[in-house]
Amino acid sequence: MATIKDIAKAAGVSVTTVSRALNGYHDVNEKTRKKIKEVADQLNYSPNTLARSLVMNKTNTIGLLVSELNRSGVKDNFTFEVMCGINDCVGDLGYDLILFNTNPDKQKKKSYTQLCRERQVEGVIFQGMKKDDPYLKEIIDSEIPCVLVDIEMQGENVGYVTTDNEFGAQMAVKHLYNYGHRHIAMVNGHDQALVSIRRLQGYKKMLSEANIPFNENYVVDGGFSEQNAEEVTIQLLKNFPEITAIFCASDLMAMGVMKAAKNLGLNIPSDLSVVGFDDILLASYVNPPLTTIAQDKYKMGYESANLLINILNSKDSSRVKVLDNHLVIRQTTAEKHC
Amino acid sequence: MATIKDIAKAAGVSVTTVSRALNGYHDVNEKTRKKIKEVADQLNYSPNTLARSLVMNKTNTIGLLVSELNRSGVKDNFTFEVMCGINDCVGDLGYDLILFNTNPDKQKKKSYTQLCRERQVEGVIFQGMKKDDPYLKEIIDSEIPCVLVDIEMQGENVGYVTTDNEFGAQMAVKHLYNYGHRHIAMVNGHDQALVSIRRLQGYKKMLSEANIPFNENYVVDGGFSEQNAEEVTIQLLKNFPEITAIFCASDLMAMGVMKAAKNLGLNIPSDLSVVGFDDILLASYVNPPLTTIAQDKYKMGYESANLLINILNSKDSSRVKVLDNHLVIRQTTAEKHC
DNA sequence: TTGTATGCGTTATCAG
DNA sequence: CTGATAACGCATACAA
Repeated sequence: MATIKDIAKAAGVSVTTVSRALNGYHDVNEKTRKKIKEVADQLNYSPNTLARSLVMNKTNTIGLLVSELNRSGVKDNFTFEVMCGINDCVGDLGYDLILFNTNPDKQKKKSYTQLCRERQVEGVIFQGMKKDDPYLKEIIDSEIPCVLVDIEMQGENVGYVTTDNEFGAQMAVKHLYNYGHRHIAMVNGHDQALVSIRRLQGYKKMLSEANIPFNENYVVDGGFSEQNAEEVTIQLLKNFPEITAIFCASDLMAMGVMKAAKNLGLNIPSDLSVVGFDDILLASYVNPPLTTIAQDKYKMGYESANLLINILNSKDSSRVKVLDNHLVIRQTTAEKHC
Repeated sequence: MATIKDIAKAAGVSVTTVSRALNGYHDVNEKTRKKIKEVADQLNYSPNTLARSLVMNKTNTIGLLVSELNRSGVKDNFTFEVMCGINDCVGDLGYDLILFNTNPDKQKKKSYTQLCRERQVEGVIFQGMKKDDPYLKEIIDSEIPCVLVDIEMQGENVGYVTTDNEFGAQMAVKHLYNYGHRHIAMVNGHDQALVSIRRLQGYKKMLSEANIPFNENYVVDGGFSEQNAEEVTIQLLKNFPEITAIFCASDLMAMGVMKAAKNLGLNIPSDLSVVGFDDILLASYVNPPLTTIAQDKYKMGYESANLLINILNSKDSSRVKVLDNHLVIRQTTAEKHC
């Protein structure tokens, strides 16, 4: 618990000199500095960043706001991979991360701005936010630099990172089309997710390019839940037995679709082809292994942090980063048999 | 960026009164308080926790130190589930979490104590630490309250949370024994992991109870890596074809073992029975679904945080929490055929 | 019930 | 090259 005051006393100099010596200023005598460093070592000194931040008005801290970082969020490792990327990048660039603990209840009591200002974070990264999150509209008005993962919103201090969801969806549908499928359904997430909207656009666009009329009954929402997807798919396939292929807005839901197929006695891929989205770890382990659109989740995290720190340093870079994704063909898709 | 000073000026009172009014002290006139709260609202005031922490010498912050919270750590969701539990508990109890970003390189430059004191955390939770981590020996000497996940170390301010690894291993081996297996091998992690040591003890203990002589050649290390486990298992099974069952110290390694079996043309479970440890998400999705010892990872996190905060409040509770685990029988184990 | 003065640990300004 | 002093935003002992 030694402070620079203690060091000053022990070394027989003023606190000013101690501060400057320890911070590597050049206007301090080398002999004095050496002496001070010795004393500091001896007293096992470590600077108090609270005090430093207070006076410098800079905390070197970034807030991380993750939806569902709780019991319900452990279904897949998407969020975790993003976090790993964020953590690596902020570490590389000398920042620390503070994990904001929040939920709908707490959000009512404390505004976004309050949350951030209390902890004096320099910027914020959002992951897993829904379009109807009450904090969302505050973000753009606030002065606090912010980067959103998978929410397209930008402003002076606000940017986002996402993958090319529309194009990814097109690739998925095209892959099915190339295999001869013409009755292609889609199991989407929900309309509060931006990625769902974009992936639906891609689905429609590809159908249109292929001159297949869009049938709104072929699109159902699975709420990004495996079980939910299973249920709606069973209904879907019962209602429209002509469907031979399904594009899913997430791998988790694709797994629900696979269960539904099993339930109905349909073989994958010979009776039904399935394409997912994300390429979560499970995708290559399910049986049969899932064909999917892979996105680099770690990179999404890394680039989010990178973008935020660029904004902090007001580098006049773009406020948007769209990452590539690509089709990974495994064994849930096959030629349509006649 | 309004401060209590601004409020004081606008409300025509002193900063002391503002401070007390906002903090709910009872020695302030209700009328004054109301006025002050109005002004505070109007100025969109939020308290600066840095300043508060500095003067109160209490940060309400817990440091989280996670090994491999980086690109290499995304293989399974064990760590993530633990983190979710930690996050939920600290949130419930009014703390915030700061994610320490560290690695072997940074550890050389900055000691454990320095890291903690700089950010003035009140306590620390360690997850995924190895026995040879240079920080480990510092922990016990340091004054900083600390809880370790899966490292058995305790002291005045140090506790740990783990599951009953020895007993879990016994259950696993007993299950194999009950199915008639007598040549039971073990694919362990590495000797720098405490859980490996305990699980090996359980393995030996059960063999001993069953009057099966311990054969050290039957135990190999897979380093907690799927690929590594696959390689060592191929060698193991080539050298000792009489082996009919393998107990693995992690599910990930069990999956490596399953690949090895496939590689050697062995059918699971009819030719080789396999039991894992952890019950990660993948366990129920691999083919065939993996029999394993399940541990409640979320709870491990939650209890770790809970224990730490108990220590902070110097509740004279135990410094140790050992959670139960249980056998989940799926389809990788079967009666030994004759 | 309210205000004055002081200090938390640090950096910044400016004079010597 | 060095030191005295103020300031960051807040809480508190003590005086009024």
